[in-house]
Amino acid sequence: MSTASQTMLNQSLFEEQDVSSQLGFFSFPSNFSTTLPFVCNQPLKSVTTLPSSLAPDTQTTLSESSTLKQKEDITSHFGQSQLLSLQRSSASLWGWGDVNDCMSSKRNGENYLGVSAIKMKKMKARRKVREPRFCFKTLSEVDVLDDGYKWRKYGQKVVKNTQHPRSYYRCTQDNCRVKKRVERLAEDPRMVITTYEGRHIHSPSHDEDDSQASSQMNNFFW
DNA sequence: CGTTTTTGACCGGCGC
DNA sequence: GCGCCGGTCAAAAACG
Repeated sequence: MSTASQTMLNQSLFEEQDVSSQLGFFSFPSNFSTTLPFVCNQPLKSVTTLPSSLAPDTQTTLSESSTLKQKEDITSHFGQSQLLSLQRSSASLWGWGDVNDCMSSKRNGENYLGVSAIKMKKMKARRKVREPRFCFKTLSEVDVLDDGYKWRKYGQKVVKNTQHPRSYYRCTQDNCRVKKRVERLAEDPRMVITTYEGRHIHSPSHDEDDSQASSQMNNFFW
């Protein structure tokens, strides 16, 4: 990979990120208390929250310019303890720059044009992109929060030292590779951790019957 | 009968 | 190199 890619990497790691376009429109159950989104497996940069003191119809938008200040505010407001990140997941899996090396090292022989090679190429190509990731935790009875997008479950895994499985979802929209995973916090099973990865290439496709439901929900724009 | 979920297999990265 | 672990695949089952 070239230095241009490295530049991109650095930008994606260290620039403020506007996660509002990724989160879109969220509908939380009326009994949710606090959510605390933060960039996952990256330096803690983009942080915002929904203080429970906000009126239910308040719209909160996370802007690029205000996140650092917000972080300070939130840190002082909620205390540092709640800003612990989920570094325990394997961030190092998503390294850059070694895709071509991997491919060329396997190029000696038959599998360069073989079907398996193509398949491998696909997987590698998918892995090379380090999509923006962020996660947050929510006090919620239900595991999967309604975020306006349609998801298809493609896997479930029991991760070590946890009793609750982690579920893997992919956006059902064609050509949209956004993924999310949902798990319950080991230390507090009442908390749901939702991790998003990637950016939607489309707008949320809410079913058109949400006129009733919104009266029971607290709706937010991120 | 098309779509989604389930679930064991498989794969690659990482630590030892 | 080997085993563990997290993430994904894909066939079968379940669902509506």
